Amino acid sequence: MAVATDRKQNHLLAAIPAAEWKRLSSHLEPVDLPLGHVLYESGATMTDMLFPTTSIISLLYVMENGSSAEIAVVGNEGLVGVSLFMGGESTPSRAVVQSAGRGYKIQAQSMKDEFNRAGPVMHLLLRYTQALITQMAQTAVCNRHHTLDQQLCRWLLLSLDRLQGTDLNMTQELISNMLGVRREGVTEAAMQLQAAGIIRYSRGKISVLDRPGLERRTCECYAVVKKEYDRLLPAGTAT
Amino acid sequence: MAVATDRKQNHLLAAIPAAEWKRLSSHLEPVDLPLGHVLYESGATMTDMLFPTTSIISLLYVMENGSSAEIAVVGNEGLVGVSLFMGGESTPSRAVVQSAGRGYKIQAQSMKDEFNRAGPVMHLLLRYTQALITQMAQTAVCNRHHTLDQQLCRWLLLSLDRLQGTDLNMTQELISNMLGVRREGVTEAAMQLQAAGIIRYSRGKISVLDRPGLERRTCECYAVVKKEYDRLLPAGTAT
DNA sequence: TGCGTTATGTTCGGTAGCGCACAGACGACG
DNA sequence: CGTCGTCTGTGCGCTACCGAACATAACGCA
Repeated sequence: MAVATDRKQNHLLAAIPAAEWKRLSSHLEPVDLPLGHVLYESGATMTDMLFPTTSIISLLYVMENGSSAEIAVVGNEGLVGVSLFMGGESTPSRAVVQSAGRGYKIQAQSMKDEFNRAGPVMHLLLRYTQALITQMAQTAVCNRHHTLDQQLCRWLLLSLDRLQGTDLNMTQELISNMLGVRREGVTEAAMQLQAAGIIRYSRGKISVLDRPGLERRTCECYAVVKKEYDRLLPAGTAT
Repeated sequence: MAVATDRKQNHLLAAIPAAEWKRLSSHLEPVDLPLGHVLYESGATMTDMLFPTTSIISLLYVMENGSSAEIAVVGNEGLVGVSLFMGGESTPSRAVVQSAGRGYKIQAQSMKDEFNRAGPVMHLLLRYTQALITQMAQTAVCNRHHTLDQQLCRWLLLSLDRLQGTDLNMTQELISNMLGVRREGVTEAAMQLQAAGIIRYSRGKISVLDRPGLERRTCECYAVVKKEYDRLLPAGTAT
């Protein structure tokens, strides 16, 4: 029972109707996701999908010269591995645990079977995928036009939305890798936010003190993505 | 007969098996797409999908302040309107004709009906969508890390791949809007390419003289996207 | 043939972010 | 309690790109 409610911490799992849930639930397996763990390497064939509950996963592209850029972020609102049911079995990006926590994985085949029934689960997954597409598109726009400060705010908000509470566990170095910028740039931007009383941080611990303040400082990209997730996906059943 | 082969200029249409084609083909309607025509406005409900044949369509996001950035480009290899079958009915981006030409449109409902049969057409469309996702993701990366010169090369190559021949019809102003940069920046980059003997251009007409030269100058992003399209989609039946 | 429009080229100062080198500073752990 | 590694702060010169204002050049149409 405790396990069952726990699974529902992932909003997609929570939205699966009873009949389908009966088929799927036995295939779900809890996993522990330590910070930095690589779930999935660029171009590799996926063997299973992951539904994060208390963790956050970054999808990022690593360039030939080693620098990287985040493409999208996935938390308890979504799943990692859309290319499995989209038909490609792989994608040219890497999935890394950005915030340690837990989740549920399921064998690729079990999920594909359910998907191919073309029922409510399929439509749910496709709608999630469209939300993910919006996030990627907006990331492209944001990378083109907005300042590091704005992007940091957006990124903090996206992370915050995917966790409970107001604290984040991540160093500036890690953030800089995700945003694809210099670590020093993150330091400067973070200092400004701290000076403004919006966040407090120290050695990898960030506390958000004034969330509305973040929202005021970020670019329109955050709101566009948020709105699209809210529109496309079942109301975020907290817990 | 002439009409039938014409439709097959779009690779997705060409890849639809006979049985499904029989159902769909009568719903296809040829359309003329003049430069700059807005097929679809951000947030609007889609009424039909488009399969370009000799045109190129840009998906772009227009910011509150009026500047814009291209998210992806669609030509005879794809279709405009994936959100229809993904379930969202709309997306927060605009679709604009970037290179005049023709295409085939189909009523939203006809295509959705076919999609919901969960047969080969569905899988084809989903694979295309995954390729499109890769293009968007790579656009984000490219915007973050690569120079204007490299991006211009990438963009020319993507456009070239979606048309026959080696000539493009587009002003530097238009290109700058797509890339989300200053027009003057495009001028400078284009001058360099011309000086290097790679392109020749004048008042909105660009001739690519040395395609391998472009490929040498562009960033890895072009190859990543190209490879993924080739992998996911039926071999590009020329004609 | 001339005129207006549209496309392209040039210049200039300003700035965001980079790469690098190094300096403090906090905390974990022996 | 000291030491070491990790995390954060600072200063420097440099480059790519921006924004704006303006100069030239091609074409299209009267």
